[in-house]
Amino acid sequence: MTERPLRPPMRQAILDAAIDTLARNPGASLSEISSRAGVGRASLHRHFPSRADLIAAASRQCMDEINAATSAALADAQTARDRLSRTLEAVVPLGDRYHFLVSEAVDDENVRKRYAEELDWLGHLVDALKADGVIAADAPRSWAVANIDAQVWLAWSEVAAGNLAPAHAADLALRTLLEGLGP
Amino acid sequence: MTERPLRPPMRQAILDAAIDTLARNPGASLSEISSRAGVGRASLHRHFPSRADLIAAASRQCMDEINAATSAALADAQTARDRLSRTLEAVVPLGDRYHFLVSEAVDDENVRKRYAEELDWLGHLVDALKADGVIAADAPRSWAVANIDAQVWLAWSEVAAGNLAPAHAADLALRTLLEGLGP
DNA sequence: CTCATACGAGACATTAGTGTATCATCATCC
DNA sequence: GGATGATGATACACTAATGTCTCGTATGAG
Repeated sequence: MTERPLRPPMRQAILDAAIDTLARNPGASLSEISSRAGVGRASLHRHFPSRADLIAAASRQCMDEINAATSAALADAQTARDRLSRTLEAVVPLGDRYHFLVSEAVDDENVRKRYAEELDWLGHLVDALKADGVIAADAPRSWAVANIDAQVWLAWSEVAAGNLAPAHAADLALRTLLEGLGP
Repeated sequence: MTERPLRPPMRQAILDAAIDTLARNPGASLSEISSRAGVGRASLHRHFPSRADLIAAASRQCMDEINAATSAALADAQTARDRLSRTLEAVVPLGDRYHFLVSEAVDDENVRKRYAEELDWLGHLVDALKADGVIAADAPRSWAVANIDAQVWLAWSEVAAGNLAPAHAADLALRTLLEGLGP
């Protein structure tokens, strides 16, 4: 029995509702978000004074979750192929978080910087995959990176739609990438 | 020399501006659209009384363009693989049109019906590709269809971003699909 | 040339979303 | 039990977008 507060932390509930709602509909109103979170709109404004504040905080939340999941998954990955595989397994279940970052144009400088680092990391992974002969040397880097992004979102969508099991989806995404971009 | 009117038909200019603007930013205002079309906002309302009317008309326009391009491209396609290849070549340059249909939630019943038919056609193409052994028999149908959709949008994005030439992009998309979903 | 039509510009009312402030209520802490 | 603090509900002002209307102007047809 951990000593968690009896009332669920409201801030977290609002952030979760915001990510969930805005990932589906970037134009959703604050009323929609607050009611989905089960709180009044005034309380939302107490924790996040403006809409921009809420979106920035939600972006940081998404970034933190994704970083935590990937760094844990990458702990014992040896080859570049392993890193790709582990990354997909870790990120596909967070596909809504990931999509939120892509769809919301964040004006928070810090978030933008961390997102750019993430993309850069993916680019290096692609380079390593090429060096290992896992994907074709003549595949344009931007094409490979864009495909990884797309397969993550695709796999998550299929899971969310109930068409595939999470593990199966990540597997299909990995296979599609390895074969589709392969030499 | 066809007997085209000297002034470009305004209705068409508005539709083009709407598709172009809304594909990039679904929340764009009617002012943005009308000024991009080079017309007054009042004129926009003369042709399309409400925002919903404009979006419905733009959706029909996109559907018509895509249908025209694909039916022409499919005229002499023999195998299922040919049909996929021709479809990609025809639709990738219309990627913004395609994306508009996906991103705007159209409430026009007619448009929704035609879009469903389009998806259904893709499903049958996937079945034919499986029967021909071009793609794996155990690839989930929804996965294959979603991948075709995604590769079209991906290829167009890369072209629009200036990263790839149109022909190259369509080729990469075809290759990624055939190998990625292959047996 | 004259008329009809369509246009751009601008004024206007209406609506939806946002952000602030107030107040009563309820749980928690002392 | 009483004080403190967070919450929900509500009211309010402000803004942006939407849709309607009018008017002066230009363009093309007759």
